[in-house]
Amino acid sequence: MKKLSIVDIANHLNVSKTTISFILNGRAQEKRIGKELVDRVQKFVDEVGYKPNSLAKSLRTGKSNIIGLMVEDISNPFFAAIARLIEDRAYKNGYKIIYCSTDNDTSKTKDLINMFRDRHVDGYIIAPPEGIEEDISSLIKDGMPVVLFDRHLPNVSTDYVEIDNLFSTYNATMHLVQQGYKNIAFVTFASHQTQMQARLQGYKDAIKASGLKPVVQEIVFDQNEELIMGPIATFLKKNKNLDAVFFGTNHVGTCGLKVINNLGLKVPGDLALISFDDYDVFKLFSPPVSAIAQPIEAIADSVITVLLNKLNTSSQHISSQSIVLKTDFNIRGSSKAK
Amino acid sequence: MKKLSIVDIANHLNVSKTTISFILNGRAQEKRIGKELVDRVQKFVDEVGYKPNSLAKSLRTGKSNIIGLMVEDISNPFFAAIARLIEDRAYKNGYKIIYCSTDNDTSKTKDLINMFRDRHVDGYIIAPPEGIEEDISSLIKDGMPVVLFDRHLPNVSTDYVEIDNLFSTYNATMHLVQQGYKNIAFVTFASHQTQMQARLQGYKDAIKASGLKPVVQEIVFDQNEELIMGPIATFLKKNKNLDAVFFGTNHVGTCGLKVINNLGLKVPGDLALISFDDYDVFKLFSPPVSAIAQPIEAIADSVITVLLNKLNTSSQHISSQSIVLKTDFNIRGSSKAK
DNA sequence: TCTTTGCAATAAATCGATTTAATGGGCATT
DNA sequence: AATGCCCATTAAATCGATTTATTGCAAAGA
Repeated sequence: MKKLSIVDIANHLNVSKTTISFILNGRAQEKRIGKELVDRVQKFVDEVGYKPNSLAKSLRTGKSNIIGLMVEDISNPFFAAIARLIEDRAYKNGYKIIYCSTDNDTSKTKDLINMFRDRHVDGYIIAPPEGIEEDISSLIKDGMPVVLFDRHLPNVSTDYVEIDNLFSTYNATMHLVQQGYKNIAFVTFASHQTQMQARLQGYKDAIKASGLKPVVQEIVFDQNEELIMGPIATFLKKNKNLDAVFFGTNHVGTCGLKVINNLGLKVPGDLALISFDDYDVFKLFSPPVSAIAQPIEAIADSVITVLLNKLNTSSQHISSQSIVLKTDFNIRGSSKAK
Repeated sequence: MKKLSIVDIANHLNVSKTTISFILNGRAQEKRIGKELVDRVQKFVDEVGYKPNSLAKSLRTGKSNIIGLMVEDISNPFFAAIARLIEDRAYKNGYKIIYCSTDNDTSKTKDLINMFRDRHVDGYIIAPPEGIEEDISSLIKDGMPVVLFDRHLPNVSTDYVEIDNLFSTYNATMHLVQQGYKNIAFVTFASHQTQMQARLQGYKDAIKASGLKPVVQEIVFDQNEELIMGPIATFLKKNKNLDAVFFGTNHVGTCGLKVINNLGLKVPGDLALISFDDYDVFKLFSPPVSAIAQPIEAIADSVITVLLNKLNTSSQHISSQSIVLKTDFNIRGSSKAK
């Protein structure tokens, strides 16, 4: 039993396919199609379970009802959670999601954008890597709805959703200072991305305001965890005077914990810890690690709301909007008793 | 600058679009198209960066080069990792992935299957929930390539990839027994899925073979972690005599660790632990938790290999194949010193 | 010279929808 | 009676590709 097409339906009911199309697209009233005929068509369509071929539909209308979602790494719990929520919201609004991981790799991301374009996605949700400004601009210039999240591109005016990175690290660093820590290091990925720069700046501002000396260690990102843990271990071994470490992302934080475990350091006895992003690992570490929790639901909600807005209002008049959300600082573990 | 179509190319070169199509699909030689013309077309196509409209192509050919991937929950690290690897492998073979989470919800899964059908995906990779037998059978009956993974459906003959669940839990349970534990509980999700049943059976077999008494606690799955932790807490409080607990999945395991942390139990002093699935949380818990690690790369590789095979050989003659992979048992933490 | 064969390229059909423009019949107006 | 208008429906064009069937021409064979 092969799939029915609109022609089959039309033939079977001795009606033109135009009429069928109008009825199925809710334009029966507008086109003044007889109520009795509408019912007859509707009944038969339901009966045989006819569904229009979405490819043909997309080809004709130019709309695919698909949203392209590009995250840094779908296996990172932060992005996985976001993706999951966006997926849910999108489905509820009749959109499907195609997603993929950029690995922060510019050329891979370019390919993926082309792939999405190719597939005629209706809108884009992107956590952009560096060096992708032109491609994003080109998308926007061509009228594609684009929403960035987690970070933005300073020279591209788009809608974006992110969190208050600078205040988050500033605040958390200050917390350490107030607890009496004097040698606080910031370990992060080497990156020019806005969110990473803001986090670093928040740390630096707090340290400066407290009259302390900043100690920053930048790690080069790599798929291979060993290559992340190595430099962290070297850094920790070289700086024995540290009494606190602030990790800039959940990934650095997780690797950092592994290093600390390997080295047999005590937390927070030898070292107090804070990580950006919250994560089961931080809750379950002994003692639990304080963390800056991103409002995942709010991020997902904002992203999808902004995008759906752009999709529904074809008006180009609305200038781009940026949403900055607050984070939660989850303080854990025994307080310092120095 | 709107997008070019094949007609634009044809007009610009004063050649028929048929010829363009043949050349672009590598059928120039077969169709004996002049080498000089081929070069001219190729050059122009490269120059303007023309890419055929994939929707139109799919509509005509019936192939979409998209694979539908349905996991239980994309935010579960196990599935996220698998998805990630499958995505990579698929891209390398010219296929894109659409994925989504079933939540083990039968009716949601039915909808998703319909959505995939609707979108004309070329093949399906599914971690099937219970009660979906008919829909899967119907897919197969219609000649769609389907590969199941993580579990299979006993009454449906499909290709599937899974691990040796029964042996894995048997083996790990035996390890506990050999270390002298006498009261070993198995905490798992209430589920009739093959992998969960096999894991349970492996535990039971080992307990029986050792002359011990099985203690099984089944938890009803829920999105809300509190509703998982509650029953685990109740269970642990009621069974103070336990000296070891075996968690049936990473999710139960993680929730279990949270409960244990909340209750202030010492591991492995008060309680020895093993969990199915490996995960950063287990490595970083103090002391680290032993875990059964699934061979994620091998699973992803097998799944995609089997599916690509089915996609490329249209022959229906090959009966379905099932692949069962071995797991690793990562023993961690101090040995029992009872 | 007339037919056959081979070659190189193309016209037209097709996939399955949406959308624009057209149709024919009934009724009211002048 | 001729014209215009409304109504309900439909024929045909369109989206952008692939694929089948066809064409015109030159060379070869009868």
